[in-house]
Amino acid sequence: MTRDATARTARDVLEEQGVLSSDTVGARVDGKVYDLHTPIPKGASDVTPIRAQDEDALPIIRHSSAHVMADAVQRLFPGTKVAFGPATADGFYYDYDRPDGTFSEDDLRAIEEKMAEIIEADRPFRREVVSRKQARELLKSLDEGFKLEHLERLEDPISLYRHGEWVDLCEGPHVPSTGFLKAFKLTSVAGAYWRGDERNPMLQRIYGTAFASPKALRAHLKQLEEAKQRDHRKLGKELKLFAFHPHAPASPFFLPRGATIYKLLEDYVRSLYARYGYDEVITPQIFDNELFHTSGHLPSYGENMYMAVTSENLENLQERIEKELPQTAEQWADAFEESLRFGVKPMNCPSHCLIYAMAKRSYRELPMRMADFGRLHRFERSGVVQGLTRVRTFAQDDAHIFCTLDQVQDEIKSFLDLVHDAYRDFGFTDVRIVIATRPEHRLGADHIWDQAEKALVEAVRSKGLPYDLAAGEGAFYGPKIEFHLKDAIGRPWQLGTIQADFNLPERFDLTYVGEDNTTHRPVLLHRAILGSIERFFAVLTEHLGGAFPVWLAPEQIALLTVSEKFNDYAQSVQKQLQDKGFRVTADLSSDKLGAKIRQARLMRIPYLGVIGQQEVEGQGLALRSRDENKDLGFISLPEVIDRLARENQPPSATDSTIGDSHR
RNA sequence: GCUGGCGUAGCUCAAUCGGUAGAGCACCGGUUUUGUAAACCGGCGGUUAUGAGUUCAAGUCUCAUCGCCAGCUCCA
Repeated sequence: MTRDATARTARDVLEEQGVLSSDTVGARVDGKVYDLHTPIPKGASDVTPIRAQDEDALPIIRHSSAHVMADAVQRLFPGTKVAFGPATADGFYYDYDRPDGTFSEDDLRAIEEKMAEIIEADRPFRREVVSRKQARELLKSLDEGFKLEHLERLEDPISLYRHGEWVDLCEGPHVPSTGFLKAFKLTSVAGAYWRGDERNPMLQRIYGTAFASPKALRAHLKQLEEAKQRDHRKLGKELKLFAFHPHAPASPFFLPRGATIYKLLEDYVRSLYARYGYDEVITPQIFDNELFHTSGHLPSYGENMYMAVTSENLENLQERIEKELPQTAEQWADAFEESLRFGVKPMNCPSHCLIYAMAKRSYRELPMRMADFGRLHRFERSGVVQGLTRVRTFAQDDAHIFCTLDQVQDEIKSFLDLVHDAYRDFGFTDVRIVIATRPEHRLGADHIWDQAEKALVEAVRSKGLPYDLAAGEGAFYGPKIEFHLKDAIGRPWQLGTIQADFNLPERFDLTYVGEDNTTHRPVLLHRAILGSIERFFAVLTEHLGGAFPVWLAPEQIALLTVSEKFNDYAQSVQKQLQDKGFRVTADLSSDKLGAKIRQARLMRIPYLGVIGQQEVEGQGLALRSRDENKDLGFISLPEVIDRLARENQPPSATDSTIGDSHR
């Protein structure tokens, strides 16, 4: 032990201040988190307690839980080695190398029981600062190879943490003793590569979560349950929005109801395009690979591309091989390249560059905003696909803006307006802007990067918008602005983006003639608002819990007859509403009204129009609102039409505070 | 791709130790004519994902393939 007997601990200070309570798990000392028994710097001035309920306490509780879990695992499964075990955003994990197999659900329950014993024993956590040599010897004696490897990457001081007999190479901090862990649960087990590198051996990772109290843990588990209920894959099936088939893995089928929403999303974006000066184009699906060589996709994105082959291509290849069998890998690659000429586009930018280059361009044409909902295909590895959020075929609300360097800032400002209008229309209000700057490996001269980054930052600043910098996270061809938003249950998503690109204009040798009658290179801005329509569909479905507003609902109103006697009237109302452009269904079955309402509510239809004797006589509907979840009483047909018409448009169409910034 | 789990009727799920594949909903036919979250009766529906194997006997055990789920790696 190197502990300085004269040094004071956070516990000493808090005790003197009279603020040490029994639920104090650590302390914040001049901004840095310490555990109670660790000596703090001599000049420390600001020492405040961290109590179990505080937000700051969670990482401490969780990290300590990870230690207790590792202790339990090594007691139950001798010979198991430990790797990393940190706290995460909503829990903790520890990675293990278990020589005799993997962990099962039953094992998790057994580990939980053993953890409860360790917690019951209330062993204090102790920190020790040791020399590198001491640490090395200890880890060697424990035969902890992963920890030994990690030790060599650590900088001094090296610290160990013990509770009971269990010891771990660890920076801390930890709760005072195991008894402080009041609520934990092991949630799942999964494989994870050592140091997160797929070339390394795979370890067994056990995930868990921990909270200050059983109540908080229950709330968290309930939240997970809620997320499950909103899962777009579940809702997509229940609401008949989309489906998958094994014959087209990771490629969605949009069913009529889902396709209606999909088209409405596109139409909504088109309405923005009209307002913001974009022109839509339609481009081919399959190209001569020459294009993807020019764009650089084949060399740098080829692994994700589908190739398109004709039987003639294959015959040519066969003939060539029969004539002379290639001897080297190079000759094989050559034979393939020459015979298999086509690729399916994974992105729209190359074809937009082709359109740009189809004519001699003047500065008068810029900025040229070219939009495309073209279908893209990207081969994704089997393990990464997920519902609609990661698919192999999708479309983006994609556009490329060709402009001069001077125009970049105005284009970005205008796009910021566009994006915020759009997100507000869908009910996303929590939007965060991240500016990702030049990465280490990049194309283009530094003065161009300076200019581009400055344009992005100034555009965001001039709008008075807060942003975060992600240094080094930009694309290799240019910096980007990312839009991160949170959905109704707080999960973050990155949807829209705008990126400056100096690379493609170069590769395609794009030019325009300037005012000075000389040739210039345009800048290319890649941008998407919703991102992939498929992914946005998923996020929106989960955000709304499947309850699409009138302007997006596949069925806006369902007419429910009280008895079949009123079917004629229902059909006439349906026709009248359809003639006005509304999406209306009529339930003319012999079910009782209660059953029809249940059915329609399960499908999250915004309005139900009940039709009985009174409604026929009064020429109206007994309207029931999904969102108010109540019977609104009799409403005449013209009033119903007014009401639907009012709601049949995005909020920005009626809310004067949206969209003004640009007009 | 890797690790683990899963795959039974259109959907949600049963099927004890390896011993005759079943229910509800949906669908079809009939009865009922209904006033705000499930009327009643009857019927149809299966090569248990696919293909091999073990066994007297396989939904159940083994192997392979495909797909799905969680995580890792990679990404809109």
